[in-house]
Amino acid sequence: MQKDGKKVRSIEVAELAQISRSTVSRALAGDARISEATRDRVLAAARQLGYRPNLIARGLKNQSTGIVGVVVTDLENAYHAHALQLLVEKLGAGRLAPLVFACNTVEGAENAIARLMSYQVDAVVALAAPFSDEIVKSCVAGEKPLVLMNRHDGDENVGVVAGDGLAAGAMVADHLVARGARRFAFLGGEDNSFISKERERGFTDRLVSHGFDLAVSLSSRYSYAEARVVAADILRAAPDAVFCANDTLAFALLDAARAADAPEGERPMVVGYDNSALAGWPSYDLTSVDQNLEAMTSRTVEAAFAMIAAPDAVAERQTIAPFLVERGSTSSRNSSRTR
Amino acid sequence: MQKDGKKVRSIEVAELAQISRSTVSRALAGDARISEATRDRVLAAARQLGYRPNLIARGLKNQSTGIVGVVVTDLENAYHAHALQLLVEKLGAGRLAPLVFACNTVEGAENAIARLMSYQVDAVVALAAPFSDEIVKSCVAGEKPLVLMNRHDGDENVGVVAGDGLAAGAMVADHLVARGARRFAFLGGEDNSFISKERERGFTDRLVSHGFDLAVSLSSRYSYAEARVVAADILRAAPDAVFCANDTLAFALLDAARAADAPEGERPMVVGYDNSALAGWPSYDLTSVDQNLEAMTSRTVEAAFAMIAAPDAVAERQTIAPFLVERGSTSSRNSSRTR
DNA sequence: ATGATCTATGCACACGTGTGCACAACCTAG
DNA sequence: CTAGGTTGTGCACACGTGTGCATAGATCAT
Repeated sequence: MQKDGKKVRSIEVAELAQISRSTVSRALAGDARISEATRDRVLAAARQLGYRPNLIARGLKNQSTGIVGVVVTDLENAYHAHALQLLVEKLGAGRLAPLVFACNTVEGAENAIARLMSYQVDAVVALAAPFSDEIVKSCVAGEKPLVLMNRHDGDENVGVVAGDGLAAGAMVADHLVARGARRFAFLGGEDNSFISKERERGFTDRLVSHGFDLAVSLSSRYSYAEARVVAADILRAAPDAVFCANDTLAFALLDAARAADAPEGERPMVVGYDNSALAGWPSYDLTSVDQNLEAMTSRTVEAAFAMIAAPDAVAERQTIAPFLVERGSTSSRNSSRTR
Repeated sequence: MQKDGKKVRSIEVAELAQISRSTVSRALAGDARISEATRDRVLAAARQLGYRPNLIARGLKNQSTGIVGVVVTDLENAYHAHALQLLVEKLGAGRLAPLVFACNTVEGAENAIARLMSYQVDAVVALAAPFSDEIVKSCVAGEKPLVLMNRHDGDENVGVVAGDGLAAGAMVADHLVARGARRFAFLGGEDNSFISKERERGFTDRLVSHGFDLAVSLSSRYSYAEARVVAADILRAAPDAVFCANDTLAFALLDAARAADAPEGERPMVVGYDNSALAGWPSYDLTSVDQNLEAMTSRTVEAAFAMIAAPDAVAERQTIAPFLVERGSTSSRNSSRTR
C-alpha cells in the first residue's frame, strides 16, 4: 500500500504486474478470458499500489458515469430530509452516486437541470420538487431517464413513484368516523397543490359514502407560523376532527387548539401526514399517515435502475400504499364531544 | 434550439460556425485572442444547438471536475439537514457540484471516501461526521483538500470550520445566572463527544467564575426516546437550570419535566443547542444557542474554494461565534424558584 | 505432421475536451 | 518590396479508461 500521494493509473498496475494495460482492465472487470494466474497477479498489484479506477475517465469512455442527479427543494422539511437520506443510502448501495442540487425558484430548477445534464448523469430523480414541468421537459429533451417521486405528472414517458393520497384520505375518514367524529375539516397546504388536493378528495369522498360531508376546508403554506393563523380559522368552525395535509400543519392546529384554552375533551381530533419523528413524541402524540418512505425510496431507486438498464422501455408508474399510525390525537378520550 | 435528443458536441458547434473546434473552446472560455466577430458566431451557434460542454470530458482533461464530495451522517437530525441544504446551495452558487454520501458506520465511511476519490472530486467537505479519523487519513493520503465542519481534529493540514462551543457554554452560564439560577445541570450527547464536552467545559468554567458549580452532568444518545430516560435522572437532582448539548435533548427534558407534573414555577429553566425550527414553536418556546449555520456553511465553502485554488497553502482553522436566542424556557416567569 | 480450434494477451482507437505550438493573414515601417 | 510585428486560427496531443480486432502460442483432430 505505497500511497505516495500521486494518482495511481492502470498503466502502473500493468507495469508492476508485467502485463499490458488492457489485461489489467479486463482482469478487474472479471473478464472470463483472463487466466486465473494473471488475474491474481493483477489484483495483487492493484491492491499493493492502492489503485482506484478513475471513474471520470471510465464515464467518458463508457458514456455512463454512474452518477444520478437528485433534485430537492426544501430540506428544512423533515420529510424531504428523510427521503433524501434514504435515497442517498439506497443509491449508494446500488453503486450509484447522487449529485444533489437544490432548487427553490424556477430559474434555479433550470440551472440545476443544466448542470446535471452537463455532468452526464445516468438518470435524474426529482424529489417532490416543484417546477417539475421544467424538469420533465429538459429530461425528455435530453433523453435522460427521470423518476418523479411523489409528483404526478402528464403523459410523458417518465417514471413516477407516488403515495396513494386517495387511499390515505379514505383511511383517515374511516378512522375518524369510527372514533365518533361528525363534523370534519381539512387543512391543506401550498396553494392547494395537487398532492394536497388528492388527499382531500380521498378524505371527502369517503366521508360522503359514510353519510357525512366536509364542513370546512382551508389551506396554508407549509410553514408553522402561517399555519397557526389558518388553524385558528378552522377552529372557529368548531370541527370534531381535522385532517391536515402535513404534520407541520397538524402541529400548528394542535397548538392553536391548546392556545384556545378549550377543555381537553372538546378539542378536535387531529390527523397529520408524513409521520415525522416529532409526531411520535408525547408532546404532540399525533395520529399521522405514514407514506412508507422506506418502500417509496426503494421503488424510486429500482425504477431509476430499470430505466438506466432499458432506456427505451415504457416507464412504469408505481403507487405506494400508505398506512395510518394511530396515536393519542385521535384517542377515545376525545370521543365524548359536544359539537 | 433544435434539440434532436442526441448529445451536442463542440465539433458540431464548430461545423455550424464554420470554424475549428479549438476556436469554439477558446471562444466559450473567453480567450482574448478570439476576435469579436467569431466569438459572436460561436455563441450564436452554441445557443442554436443548445450546446452544453461535457463536464466529464473537461474534468478528465483539466484534472479538475468541479465536484465536491460531501460526507454526512444523520440527515434525520434537523440540524444536519439544514446544514446540508445550505452547503448545497452555497456550493452550487460557486459553480461546484456536491456529490453526497452518507455514512453511519466506519466501513461506510471508508467506502464513501473511496467512491469520492474515484470520482476525482476537487475537495471533500465532512459535515459533522464521525469516523473523521478515517476521512482525514484518506484525504491526506490522496492529497485532496478537506474541510471539516464542526469537527475539530489533530494537526494534519486540513481546513476546520467550527462553532465556538466554549464561548457558547459561557454565554449560557451568564444568561442562566442572570436569570437567577443557582443549581445547574448539563445534559450531554453521544457518548460525551468532543463537541459535547467542549460545550460543557465552557459552561462549567464560567459557572465557576460566577462562584457556582455543576450539580449534575449526564449524557445520552441524540435520540428523543433515550434522552427522556436520562432526562428523568437529571430532574431527580432538582436543578434550577439545565443546559443541553442539543435541542432534541432539551425537548426531551422539557417533556420529562411536564410529565413529572411539577407546578410550572418549579420546573427548571432549559437551554438547548442548534436553535432548530421547533425551538421557536410555542409548544416548546426553547431558549437555544444558534450556531450561525449560515456563516458556518459560508466559511466552509470559502475554505473549500481556497484550498482548491491553493492546494499547498496552510489550511486555516476558523471559529464561528454562536449567539443565544432567548425564549420562554428561561423566562423570568420561572425565576421565583425554591431550589 | 499439418491445419483447425481455442486461449490469453497486446495494439490501437475512441470517448469529448483544453491548450502549446506553428502558421497564415494582415498591417506597419523602412 | 521586404522584414518584422500583431492577430486569429488550426493541428495535434494529452487526460485515463474500455474494447474490437489481430495474433502468438497451445491443444486437438485428422
